[in-house]
Amino acid sequence: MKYSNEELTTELKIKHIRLSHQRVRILDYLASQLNHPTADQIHTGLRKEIPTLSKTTVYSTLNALADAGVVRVIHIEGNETRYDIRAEDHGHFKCESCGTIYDFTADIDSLATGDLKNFDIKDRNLYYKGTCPTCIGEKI
Amino acid sequence: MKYSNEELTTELKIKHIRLSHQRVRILDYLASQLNHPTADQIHTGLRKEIPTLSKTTVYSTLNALADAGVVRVIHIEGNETRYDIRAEDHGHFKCESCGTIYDFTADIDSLATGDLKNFDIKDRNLYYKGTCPTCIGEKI
DNA sequence: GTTCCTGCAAAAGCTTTGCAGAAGA
DNA sequence: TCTTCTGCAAAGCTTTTGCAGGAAC
Repeated sequence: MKYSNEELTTELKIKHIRLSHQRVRILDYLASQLNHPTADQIHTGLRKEIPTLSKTTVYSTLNALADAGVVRVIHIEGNETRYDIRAEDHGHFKCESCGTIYDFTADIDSLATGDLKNFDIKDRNLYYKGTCPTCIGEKI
Repeated sequence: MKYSNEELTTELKIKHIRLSHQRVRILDYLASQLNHPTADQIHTGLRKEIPTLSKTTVYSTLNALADAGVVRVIHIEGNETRYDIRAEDHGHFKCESCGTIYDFTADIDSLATGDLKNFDIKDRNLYYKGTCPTCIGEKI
């Protein structure tokens, strides 16, 4: 969600989260890839530079960072948890043909939701599924 | 999603899905409960009347019905898959305190999503999380 | 010196698969 | 009769937990 160093360090101090070598790398990976990786993809991707990195650490890091609001958890598909570090409000579109996940801007806050008048909304997620232009083109 | 008998039987015939005794009961359960049960909850709930019902059947039925577009799959939380049979477009709010899932009306179609101009959107899901009024009241 | 983190191994939980017998069309 | 469905057992996956050693502050 946010990755400015100031906000980040402040938020982490409050939650008593230490920025170990592994955690910095996981954050860097998320910030550089922007393709909503799964825990497994992060693990595989980072093993090249950190051969000893364990999946346990990847999971515990992602859970801690999600808890602190530093990363966003994506559950667009039930059998896979993905992670995102983008700040702005946006939706996620998953192409059912190629599996790619696209970000799209959407003003979710402007949605009329009168039913939720007295609800305290902390997190909003918008998930679309279908076929992306590339895959539509290949079908013709 | 839809549960008018005409549409239902038509849709099922196209997909070669047979309406066995077990499947009718699962559909009835979804239509009567409307509380977005998990596969496990459906299984437990129906075992009273159908003691031999297996989880395999529940899963295969739900997959078949979701595939046919008869039920809607809800992935608001990663570790649980829930099912819904309501027709109208609506979002889901999960209270992080009591776990209850509330439906709310939301005109998702009206959302401006210029980024997805050439995308074929087949499914739209809106998930909110936070605290419901009941739990907010209890905290005070 | 505390507190938190890492990583191995094991466990837990949900969902799928293989298969033989049963049921539906 | 042919196709699909059921339910048992087993397997497959992702994620969590327990714990001892190590690192951070």
